[in-house]
Amino acid sequence: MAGVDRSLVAGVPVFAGLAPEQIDQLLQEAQSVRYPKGTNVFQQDEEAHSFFILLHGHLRVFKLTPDGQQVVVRFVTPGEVFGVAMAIGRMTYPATAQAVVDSIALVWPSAAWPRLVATHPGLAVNTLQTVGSRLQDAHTRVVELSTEQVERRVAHALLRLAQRAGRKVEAGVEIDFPITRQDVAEMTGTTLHTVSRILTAWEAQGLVEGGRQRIMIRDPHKLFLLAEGSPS
Amino acid sequence: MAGVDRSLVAGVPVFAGLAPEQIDQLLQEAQSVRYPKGTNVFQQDEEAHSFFILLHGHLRVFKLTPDGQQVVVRFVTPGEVFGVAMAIGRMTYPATAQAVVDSIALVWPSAAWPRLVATHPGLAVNTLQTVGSRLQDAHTRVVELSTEQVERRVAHALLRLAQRAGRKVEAGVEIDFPITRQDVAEMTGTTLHTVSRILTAWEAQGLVEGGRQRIMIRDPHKLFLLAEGSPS
DNA sequence: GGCCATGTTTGCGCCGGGTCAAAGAGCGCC
DNA sequence: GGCGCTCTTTGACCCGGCGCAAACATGGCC
Repeated sequence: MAGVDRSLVAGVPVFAGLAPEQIDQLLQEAQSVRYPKGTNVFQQDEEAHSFFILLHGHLRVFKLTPDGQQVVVRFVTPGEVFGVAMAIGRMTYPATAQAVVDSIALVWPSAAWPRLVATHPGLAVNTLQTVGSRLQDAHTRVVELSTEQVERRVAHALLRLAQRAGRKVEAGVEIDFPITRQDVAEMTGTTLHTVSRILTAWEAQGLVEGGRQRIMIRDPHKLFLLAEGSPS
Repeated sequence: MAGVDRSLVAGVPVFAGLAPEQIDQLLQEAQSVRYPKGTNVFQQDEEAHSFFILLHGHLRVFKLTPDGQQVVVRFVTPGEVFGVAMAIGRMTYPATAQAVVDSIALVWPSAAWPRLVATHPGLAVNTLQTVGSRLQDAHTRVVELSTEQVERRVAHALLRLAQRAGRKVEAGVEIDFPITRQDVAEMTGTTLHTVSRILTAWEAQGLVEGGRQRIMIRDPHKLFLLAEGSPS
């Protein structure tokens, strides 16, 4: 589709090492689609018709358990590919992706994937690295859930959020999109009550600063020490 | 290296769709190496010099936390690739792989990977699917650790073990390699004490049968119901 | 065949954090 | 500009499962 400029995807890792003409060619097959805040880009168990690159906004990717609990898998930030279910051999999406703010993504039909990787071998190699680093992240979470207490898990989660979606402001680093205590609970395997108690305590120590759907880290270094288990 | 017959890797998914001549060509670059029980195939944080396919035996892959706790990432069974750190863009291994019984693996130098995928594009695609399915597994574990109680996590872990490494015997399905209560604890984020108590209780109900480094599932269906949360 | 190392069982006490309940606070919408 | 929904805070209670401790079983090895 016309109108998608190459500069939009200049720094996207999945396109690393591909020639400009190749990138243009890939972009021609994509559509740019808007997803208003609150809408789902795709839903768990739905047929994996498309794969995506986020251009603008933020997505919350979560799994729903049979008894209705949600577990946040990750947040997608601009420049990331997502919804690559087909590429990893799945017919359906393993989770739901929901826009937490108005978002825009490039959309390719999944059916085009085999042809695209055949034409651009670098694509499979780059995607392999992307999926690989997500595997690392997932294993890190497994280790944390298995061995750390709640407070340290929350600290780790916030530090990771700050790194990937932090905006530097005067007084510290602020998470760049609306995020609830419930979200943090669903990232760390605990309850919103416990998260609230922990954040309140940290706020009293000047470690973080809260607000409705807002978290700002005032002292990243101290939070890091806490995450690594140095006695409070 | 001579002496590695194609029939050894007939059903290995990573080679799916490759022509027999291509497979022969890949095998020529590999060495077959023995790893006696208890030895490490590679170690966490060590430079990722090689990648592997397990031909015979079983490996226990685990991560070591800074405070010395181990978390079992998975068990490798014959036919699986492992140690593909380089392919997913890491210079070092993220975990340790240890032979739980005498094992044999095919070994390629990591340095050969870029050339191999360039020559055999199907390799990257297949590896992507393999890594993708591991990502699924890891996310499943995150969901379980986040939302389920210990007993159900242990049930899920045993069912997965039985599926991937179960040997049918007269009275049920037996895990096909020596596995300790401690191992199960490290797979499920609990302690060996709790695992022991759970297994003892299940044994009293005729669900499983234990022994030193031995677990046999007598009633997979009942165990499945328990794993899915049906009231005991 | 007996010793020793490694793995397993079991009891007891305690506490991190989940559950239940209810009262505030901020924001969007009409 | 006020009403109501959503998000957050805080309290009180309680229990699953972890930590500690000690006895017991099993198989490998000399």
